[in-house]
Amino acid sequence: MTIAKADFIEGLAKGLSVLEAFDTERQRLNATLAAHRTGITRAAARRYLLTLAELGYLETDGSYYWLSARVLRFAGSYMATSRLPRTLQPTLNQLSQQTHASFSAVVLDGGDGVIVARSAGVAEPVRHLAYGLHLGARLPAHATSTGRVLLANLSKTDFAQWLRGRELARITSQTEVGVSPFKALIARVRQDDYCLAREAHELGIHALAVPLRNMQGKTLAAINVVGTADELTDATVQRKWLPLLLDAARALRPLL
Amino acid sequence: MTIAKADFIEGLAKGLSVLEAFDTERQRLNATLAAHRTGITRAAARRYLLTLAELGYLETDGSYYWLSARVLRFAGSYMATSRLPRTLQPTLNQLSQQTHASFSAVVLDGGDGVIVARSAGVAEPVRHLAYGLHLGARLPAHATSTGRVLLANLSKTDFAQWLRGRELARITSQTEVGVSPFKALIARVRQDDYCLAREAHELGIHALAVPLRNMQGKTLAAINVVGTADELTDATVQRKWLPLLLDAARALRPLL
DNA sequence: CAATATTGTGCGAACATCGCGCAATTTAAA
DNA sequence: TTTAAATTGCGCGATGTTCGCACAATATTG
Repeated sequence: MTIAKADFIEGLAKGLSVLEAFDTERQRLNATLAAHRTGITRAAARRYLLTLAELGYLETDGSYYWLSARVLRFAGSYMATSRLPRTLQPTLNQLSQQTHASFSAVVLDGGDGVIVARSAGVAEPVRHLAYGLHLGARLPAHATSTGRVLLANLSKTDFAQWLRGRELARITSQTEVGVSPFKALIARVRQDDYCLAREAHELGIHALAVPLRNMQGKTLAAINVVGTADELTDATVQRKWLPLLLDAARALRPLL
Repeated sequence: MTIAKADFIEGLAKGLSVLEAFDTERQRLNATLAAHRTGITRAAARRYLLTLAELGYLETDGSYYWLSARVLRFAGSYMATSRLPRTLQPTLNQLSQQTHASFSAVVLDGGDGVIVARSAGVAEPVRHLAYGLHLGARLPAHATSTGRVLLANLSKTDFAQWLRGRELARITSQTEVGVSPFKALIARVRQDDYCLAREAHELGIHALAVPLRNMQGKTLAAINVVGTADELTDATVQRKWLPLLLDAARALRPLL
């Protein structure tokens, strides 16, 4: 996994870390802030910011910098070329249409889940339900239904590796942050082959996820439905939502 | 606009050009192909590909490389932090819900329009209408309703600059590719303050766009509705779609 | 209006990146 | 299968880019 030192382009790694420094929390950065967040010197941060602005990835007023729409180019190429989102999007749209709820498809990237496809239910624009669940959004894996399903489908060693020295951040009062209970929770998900997360990521919001596997049995992603606690009761989960998701997963299987 | 040579990080520019080489046409690249597409040497391309893979932006089988979901990170940050898409998304959802049609919000980036927000109508998943209109998709400005509206709202000098030495590619048989007729077309859009593009981007598909301006009168984006020629007839455009878009634009104005 | 903190940037030193060129591997032809 | 040709993998010394210090310019505070 590690490559020869001579083959690693430092400038690219630093530049991308500067670009990644613009996240949900810090949307506007100057050289000092960027240096602080990336661990490079202020002089260097300035050069990287200037370069990124020159290339069109950042906009600037001269001292502060922020992301420009140009960064969507990568997402656009990914969405156009990657089979996974292209395959899943029609199914998600259909589910939304049919139920008026919101569905997401998520893959694991590092410690986070990443939304690679999504469809919004009709209720969504009105109440600001589950805010920030847009394409490319990164969600803490341990506190989401999809993340837990994906973790449960890692090999035991990969899961142990994932857990090693990781802090299970408390997102809401209901987030499981203890290592032992969390292990038990994942074991349960592995057994059930689905996960109902109750207010783990947002209070008042439940989510139900199932894995998406290909014909070789490899788990490629997870899909979930998000709704208020009222919408996702134990009864409706068993009667309605779980069969719906499992049917969708089964129908998608030969396409993955 | 140009920065000091010493402040420009060559390695970052080359690395990003390698990452941009993965587009809709070429989804899988090896060192030789990447070198060819970016104009750098094969040895260099190999180093950049290895670095990008090491950083997680690319996946590889050892010789070929392709984009990983990691690249959605930038789009996720942009979507979370940029006011424009956050402001427009609820309105687009509402329009879709109300009319069952598909709406997009587009900004100009270089020569292309970039979709920064979008809502799919119910019909979309079934017929593969206007394929590839996803978030971050880049569309040739001269061949789309939104692109033309944005071009018409540039200053005369900026528009002249945009046009200088540019080839107006023929996308469909209906795309206007002559410079003089195109100038006239943009002048007309400037006068009308909307644009109905008839099959300019896809045969059988029309699109109607209006500009989104803030209180200072600056055009920040364009929104459009996309549909079959049957759905967007001259009559329904005038009676239904144009008033709908203009109302939405007016309502959004104080929020931009 | 000092005094202090913060930010902008030139410069020589240091080291990361360059691409040539050969070896290894794959593909094609005989 | 063997040989030849084409393509790909990658080490190495030369070259040019990036480094961050340190000072100047500007902003902030008492």
